[in-house]
Formats: sequence, C-alpha cells, structure tokens
Amino acid sequence: MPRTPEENERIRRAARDKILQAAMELFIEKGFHSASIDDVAKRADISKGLLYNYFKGKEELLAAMVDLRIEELLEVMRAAAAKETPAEQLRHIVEGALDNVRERPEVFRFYLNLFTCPRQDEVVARHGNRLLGAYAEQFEAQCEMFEKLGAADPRKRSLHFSSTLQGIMLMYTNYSSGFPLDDMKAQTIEEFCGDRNLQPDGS
Amino acid sequence: MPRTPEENERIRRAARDKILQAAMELFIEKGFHSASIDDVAKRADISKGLLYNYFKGKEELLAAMVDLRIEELLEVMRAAAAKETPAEQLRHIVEGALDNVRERPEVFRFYLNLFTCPRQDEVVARHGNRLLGAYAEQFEAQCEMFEKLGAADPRKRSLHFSSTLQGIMLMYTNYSSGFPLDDMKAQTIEEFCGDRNLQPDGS
DNA sequence: GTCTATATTTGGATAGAC
DNA sequence: GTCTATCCAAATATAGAC
Repeated sequence: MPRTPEENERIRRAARDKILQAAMELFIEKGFHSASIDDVAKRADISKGLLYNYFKGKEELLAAMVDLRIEELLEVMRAAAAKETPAEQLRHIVEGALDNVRERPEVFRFYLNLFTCPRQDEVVARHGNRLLGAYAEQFEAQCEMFEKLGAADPRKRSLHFSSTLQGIMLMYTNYSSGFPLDDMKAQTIEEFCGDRNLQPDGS
Repeated sequence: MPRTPEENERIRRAARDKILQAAMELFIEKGFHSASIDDVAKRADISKGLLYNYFKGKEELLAAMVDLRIEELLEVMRAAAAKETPAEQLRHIVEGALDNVRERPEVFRFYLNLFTCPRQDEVVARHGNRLLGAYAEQFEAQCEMFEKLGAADPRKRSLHFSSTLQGIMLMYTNYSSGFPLDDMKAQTIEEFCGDRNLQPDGS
C-alpha cells in the first residue's frame, strides 16, 4: 500500500533535518570551505546524490543554517523585550550572549568567521550580511532600551555596550582557558545595566 | 656578460617581494581559500610555474604574510615600551591599534578571520596560532604596564583592556560608516590610561 | 527516495623547453 | 629565471538505474 502524502512529508522533513544537522556540525568543525558535500553526506549517512535532492547545493545548506541562527537571535530579543524594566532587558541580553558563548564557543566563532569574511567571497559574504542585518535590528531595539534607561546618548551608549560584549566574546573564544568570564559578565552588567548610564563618562 | 651574484640576488628579492605583495592583496580581497595561486601569479604578472620557484606553495605565502604582521606587532610594542610612563605606553597601544584599524580595516578583518578559523582548517589555523602567540607575548608586556600603573589585579585589568580594544575594532570593521571611533578612543584612554585603574570597579 | 557511477571544473603542483 | 604544457587530486554537480 502506498504511503500517504503526510507520511511522505514527515519522512522528507526528517531526512532534511538530518542533513542540515550534519552540515552544521561539519561547517563548524572544519569551516564552510573545508567541509565538502561528501563529508556532509557521509555524516548524514546518505549518498551524495540524495543530498542534492534536498538542497540545491552547499550554499543552500549555509543559508538554512544562517536562517536558524537568525531565528535564535530573534528569540533572545523577544525574551528580552518581555522583561519589565530596561535594566532587566539589557541584563538579559548580556546573559544570553555570554552564556551562549560559554556553552558553545565554536558556534560563536563560526559566525564571527562568517562575517569577517572578505566580501569578495560572495557565497559566504551574502549570508554573513544577512546575519549582520539581524544584528542591526537587534541593535535598534537595544538603543531604545538605553533611551528608556535615561542614557544621555542612547545610540552611542548602545554601541559602547555592543563593543564591550563583542570584545568579551571574542577574547573568550581565543583565551577560553584563563578567561574570567563571570567576572566580566558582572562588570558589564554593573557598568551598563545600572544607573551609570546617567553619567556620560562614569566618573 | 653574465650577471654578478649580487645582481642576481637583488632581482630575486624584487621578484619575491612582488609576488608576496600580490598574494597579500589577493588574500585580503578574496580570502585565503578563495584566492588561487593562479590569481596571485596573474596579479604579480608572472607565470604560475615561476611562483613555485619562489614559494613552496600557497601556505608559504600565508606564512610570509603572517611573519610580516608579527613583525609589525612587535614594532608597535617596542615603540610603546620606549615611552616613559605606563600611562603613555598604554595610550600608545590604544592609538596604534585604533589608528591601524581606521586606516586599513580590511587588514584587521583578514587577521581576525584568520584566527576565528576552525582549528581543523589546519593550514590556516597553524598561522592563526602563530599570530595568536605574538598577541600573547604582547599581552604579558601589557600586564606589566598595568602593574606599574598600580592596578589592583593587573592581569584582569589587562584582559578587560584588551577585550574593550578588540570589541571596538570588531565593531568598527562591521559598522565603519556610523561608528564614532574617535569617541571610543577617547573613552578607552580615559578609562584605562588614567588613575581609574586604582579603583577596581570605577565607581 | 535512494543509490552508484560519472561528467565537469577547478586549482594546486610538477616537468621540461628555452 | 622564466614560460608553457601537463598531471593529479579534490570537490561540485548530474544522470540514470533500482
């Protein structure tokens, strides 16, 4: 007896997920360029030919991966926005970012690598830019939080905040062993999620 | 009449430099993986075959490029060390780093990309790590500066300092248009090159 | 839907003439 | 020292059988 359309759809989804999962692992482990379609197929335990039945090619795998990441980012922002006060919202962002990098530094590393890519590496750059767009949106929301907090120049304050956060994540991924991540987190919260925003230079 | 050995040596150097120059440009423009040996030869205006007469392969080109960068780093540190007071030394580091990223953001971007590479991308990772080693040395010197400045926990302070600097450079390379680099520079100097080091949390 | 086999392309590297 | 021609390996992608 033939499978129902629903059953077929379910199988297709499962296969697609398995492939995407394998691709994500390998891209993170070996990098986008160094991981081959063959690697992905092997890890997903299917043939190379079948992979092309689900994804047009390597780029579409990357695209799907970035889509998921953007969704994750939006989710963090939604959760932050749900908090009552701007101070709590910012705190949520700090913790979301730093907890994430602690748990999966390679993931952060991968995406950082993605948008430090030369723009001429068109395939990669395209999706790095999509991700950057998501960050830009996040940034706007963040500015509003600083405004509500009463910062003198919310935009600048927000940039300072993001720089600090990015710097910490970057340093942590390189020096993970001796890096006092908790200390840094506490300092950052102390610096940006309190009433120091009211005094332009913090003195 | 035959060329003298000296003359030969001069020609060889010039050719080598031309090739290396071409390679650096292309690696920065297109990325290490995306730039081909053929591209490099074309840009240097020589044949592919000749290139192999000067460099064993693509990796050796990258190695030479990283060597130059490490030399640059050391030079900045030497210049900083030559200053009289630790405050001036740290200030020199901030200005060296931020002026450099302002002038050639693509270069910073390239090296950042280099050591955000997955370690399994062995060729690239190898040289990213060499560069990281140079940073580590720089970091030690920096710690001493904070110690002389009287910081309570020089090592932590130095990490905080580096995070901030790296974060600013990272943000600038992505948002160069609207990023207030001068403001950030001033704030960083204010924060780390003055007597605020004496008050652990700056309050 | 899935596999195997193969076509195609690209790019790193070498050989040998000049 | 320099070039052209060529080899070889890897990787993307497709064709066609089951």
